[in-house]
Amino acid sequence: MEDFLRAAERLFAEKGYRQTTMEDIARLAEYGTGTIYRYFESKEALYGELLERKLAAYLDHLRERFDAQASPRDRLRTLVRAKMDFFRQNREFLRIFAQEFVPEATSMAAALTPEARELRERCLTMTREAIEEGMRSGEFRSADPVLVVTAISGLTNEILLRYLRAPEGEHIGEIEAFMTDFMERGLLAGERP
Amino acid sequence: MEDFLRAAERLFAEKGYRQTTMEDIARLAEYGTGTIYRYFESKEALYGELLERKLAAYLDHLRERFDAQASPRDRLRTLVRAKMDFFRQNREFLRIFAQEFVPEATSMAAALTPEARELRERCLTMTREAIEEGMRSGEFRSADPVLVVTAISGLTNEILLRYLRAPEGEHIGEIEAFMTDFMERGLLAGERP
Amino acid sequence: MEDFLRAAERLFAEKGYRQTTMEDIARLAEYGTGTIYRYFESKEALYGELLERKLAAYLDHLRERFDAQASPRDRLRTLVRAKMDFFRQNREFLRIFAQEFVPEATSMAAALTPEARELRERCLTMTREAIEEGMRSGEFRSADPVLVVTAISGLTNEILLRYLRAPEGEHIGEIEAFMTDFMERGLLAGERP
Amino acid sequence: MEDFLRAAERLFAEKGYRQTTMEDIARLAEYGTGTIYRYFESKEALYGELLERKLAAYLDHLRERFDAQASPRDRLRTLVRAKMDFFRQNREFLRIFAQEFVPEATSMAAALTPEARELRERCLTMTREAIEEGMRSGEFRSADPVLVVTAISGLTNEILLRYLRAPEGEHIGEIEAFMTDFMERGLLAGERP
DNA sequence: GATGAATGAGGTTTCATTCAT
DNA sequence: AATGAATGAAACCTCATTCAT
Repeated sequence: MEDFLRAAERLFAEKGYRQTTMEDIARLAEYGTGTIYRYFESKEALYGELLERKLAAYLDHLRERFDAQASPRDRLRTLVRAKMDFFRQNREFLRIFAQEFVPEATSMAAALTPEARELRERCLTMTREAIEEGMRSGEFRSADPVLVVTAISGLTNEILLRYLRAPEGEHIGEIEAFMTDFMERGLLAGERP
Repeated sequence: MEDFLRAAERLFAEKGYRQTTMEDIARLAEYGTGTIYRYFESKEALYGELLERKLAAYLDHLRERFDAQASPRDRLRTLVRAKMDFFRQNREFLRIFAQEFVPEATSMAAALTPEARELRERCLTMTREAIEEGMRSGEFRSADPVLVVTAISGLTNEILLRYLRAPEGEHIGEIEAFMTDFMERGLLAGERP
Repeated sequence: MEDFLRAAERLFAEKGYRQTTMEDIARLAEYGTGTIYRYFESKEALYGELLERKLAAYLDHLRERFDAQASPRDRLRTLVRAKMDFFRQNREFLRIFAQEFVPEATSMAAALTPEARELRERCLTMTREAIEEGMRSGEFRSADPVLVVTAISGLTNEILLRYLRAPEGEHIGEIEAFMTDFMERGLLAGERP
Repeated sequence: MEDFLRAAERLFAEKGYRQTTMEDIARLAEYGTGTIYRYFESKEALYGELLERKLAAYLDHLRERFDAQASPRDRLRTLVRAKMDFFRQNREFLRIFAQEFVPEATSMAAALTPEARELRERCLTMTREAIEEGMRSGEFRSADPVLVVTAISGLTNEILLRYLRAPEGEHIGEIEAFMTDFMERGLLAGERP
């Protein structure tokens, strides 16, 4: 079962949901085609299960590193670093994630399960709350928090998509520093240069 | 032929490349299925042609508004406003565009033609050159220009995806102001707050 | 389309619904497999359409010969004769019909459409009304009309199934005479022998 | 082994032969799937064995109650009552039986074993001999005995199918009385009303 | 040029049967 | 003896593409 999820993750990320066949997945997992159906009701269910598991793992990953006591700015830094770490270990998933993470979007791949929606929402909420608190405390300047979250999501997703392809470990520190810096300049209260 | 491209744009954006059938396109264009093949070799060729035309139109749109004499900061503002304008008039295309605009990405829909790749590159180059010049002139702080372009692309794409769904004209000014401000704070040289 | 219905009728009757494949039907109809789906949404829809058409034809056939003015006894005779005629010209359908004609039964083949149910009901109603009227007029002895209809249906179906296999035209007169006589003796009022 | 036959009987009757999977049967019998194959060569063999056993039980049931000394009319009455009793205790089997009992029919489920054919034949023969003797003795009027047997089979099968669904014990006496009466009126010699 | 019926390769899914444990 | 995971042939269905009209 794990075998199928692993194979599916790799192939969905590489070729997309529709272009990946159940036979592809079975072959990569080194099983017969029919075997998948002992564990998953359908291709869509397999996709759903994959998304749920990954999103749950991502949410756990974020929560583990999250420090509710920290200042909003530090929380945001932590979230960026955690996102980066997670996707360095889950490079394949990033592509799927980026597609499914536009909250209002009907994915073009397959319908998200309610559980997956819920998880996606919670991931976004962590960032949004940090931002809202920062705005209340005056540390961040005022803006529509949803707009800010959207900007940050898009920015980080795209950079990760672009740079996580690079050979392991290259510039990673710089990239993270750039993202954090860019975001903070955009967010922190104070005079514009 | 225009009819087919228009129909294809709408359907690809709505349902995705794979879920859209040639019959769907023909029906929406009010032609017979076979007729498409008088103008396009294959579904993939139709998709490629669509992308090329739209990217060319987008590039034209950017160029028309672009003022090579303006300051880098103004050029960037102009590019953001132009992007926003273009996609307000081409809402459907935005979804396709966002998917195909990650430069290194193998598209999950169909292979991009070399011409489309070229056009995509040129769009990005306009922004990159403005940024590079701004850095040289000291107006912008120093950073990897590709990283900056990627951040800006992701940020604007995601916000547009999220907000262009909104009923025509709503908040558009504010959204554009937010994007410009956020980007400029991130880019302009000077002390961080 | 007619071709497919004809082929399906023959094969469903011969081998049953489940054992008949869409490829079988296409091959017998001398078309490619996919062609069927231009005319019928699914195998089940094809089966439903077949049943509806045939039941409608059967009902028409009965109605054409039916004489509402005739005595109940004559009406019954007519119905038996009409049934026999119809199934002599629709031998293949008889097998399907016999399976689907037990009114309360969930068919084991595929779900009947509401339209088909309606038609089946109307066929049975014609007989039931003749019987009820005969009972009211005293021509027939009293009994539960539904029980009587069921008995007559089973009796005639089974005989037709058994004898319509015989080479065309053999004994047909005798068989019909037997059925009519057997039923009338069972129904007509008066002393039992 | 009995467990499997019991489970199979129930499921074949409920859902039909093809819709019932070996896994269904094993699960209901509370064994592993593979275990069935210790006792039965194949699904078809299981079906055959089930039919043979049930038909043998039915034949035994008929024979036990059968009195060769009785008058043809009483023998027929006994056979009808016996049939009714048997299927009240074997409701599930009735559906299978009704399908397989048209003697000339190629079953649509699976091929009958020669043994099963033989048993089916013997059940029919008991009725046929009673009828033939009644005709010889003049108690019954003359007709093709096979036709008569077919009529009686169809009539009783259909009524049982229709009425044995009813809650246990309801109207059973009346239904039996109706069948017996209807048949006797059809068969007994003497003036028609 | 235009059509749309026809096609068949290829996808998803089912399930009788096998076999290592 | 018993198991149940694994299998793959075969079923249903989709749809890009062709071609006779």
